[in-house]
Amino acid sequence: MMGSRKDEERRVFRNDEECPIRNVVAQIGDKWSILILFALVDGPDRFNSLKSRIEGISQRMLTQTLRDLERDGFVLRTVYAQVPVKVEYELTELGKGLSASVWKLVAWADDHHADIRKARQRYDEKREG
Amino acid sequence: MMGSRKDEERRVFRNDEECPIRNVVAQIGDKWSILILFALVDGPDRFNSLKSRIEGISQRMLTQTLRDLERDGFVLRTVYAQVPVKVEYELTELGKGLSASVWKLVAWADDHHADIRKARQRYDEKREG
DNA sequence: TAACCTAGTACCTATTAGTAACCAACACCA
DNA sequence: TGGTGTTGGTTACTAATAGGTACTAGGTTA
Repeated sequence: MMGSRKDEERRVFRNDEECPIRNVVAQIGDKWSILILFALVDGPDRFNSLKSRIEGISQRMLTQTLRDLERDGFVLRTVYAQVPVKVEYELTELGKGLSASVWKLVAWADDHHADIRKARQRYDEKREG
Repeated sequence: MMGSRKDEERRVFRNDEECPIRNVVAQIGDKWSILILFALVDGPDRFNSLKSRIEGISQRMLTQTLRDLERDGFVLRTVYAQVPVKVEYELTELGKGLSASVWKLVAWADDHHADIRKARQRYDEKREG
């Protein structure tokens, strides 16, 4: 006989570049990308302002993550030839779309934060006891 | 005078455990969590079946990520006292909610995959040329 | 007893992120 | 005219952590 119906319903997640899930995780699954995107939802902002608004981020990681977001087309970088030089970052249309989409996820997570904490507590207590 | 209105509109993202954004990134921003969640959307599944459906995952990471998902209350682990022992993993209601929420993000990313690739190409060409 | 399930772990390496120093252009100040 | 500050970085080194390889361990089947 062939495999049961249940087996056939199960998807296989291939290990290639076309997998949309692996792509989205690779692009924004790092520690800082989403925070930067959300900071820019409030409007264009400069490097050092972002640095102070996103607590704990180092200069190195801010530079690097902004570059990656720019490369993927989520963020636009504009240099103003003033003294001292001003560099402004803002969301592109693509970046706005991504932010809106991620926002729903964060909103869900925020709504269910208490449940997650409760689950953790239960799990940890079971392991200790 | 006080800071301009624009400054006041800008959120600050604090570096604490209460930040919902940092929480969601920490919980499912790793390489495998989302893939496992989506695999379980198709219904309960066993360890080795998951292992073969999620291409490229190692035994170690599957064990570890399932543990974390169980701890957070997204996945329920059930041991069947058979021989050989069977262990089934399935989504909890919380896990189903999270999966649905993440799914919208992945769908968006899939829709805009081409735009992102184009942006990357432009960026890389500009840097080379 | 070999071969093959099951789930899980010990160990080590590869990647990622953080720290801190430095670059560069110019202003301001004494 | 040289020190200090402000802008937005880069580079080199180090710490943390994520992830892969190879193994353990119990049991079935041939």
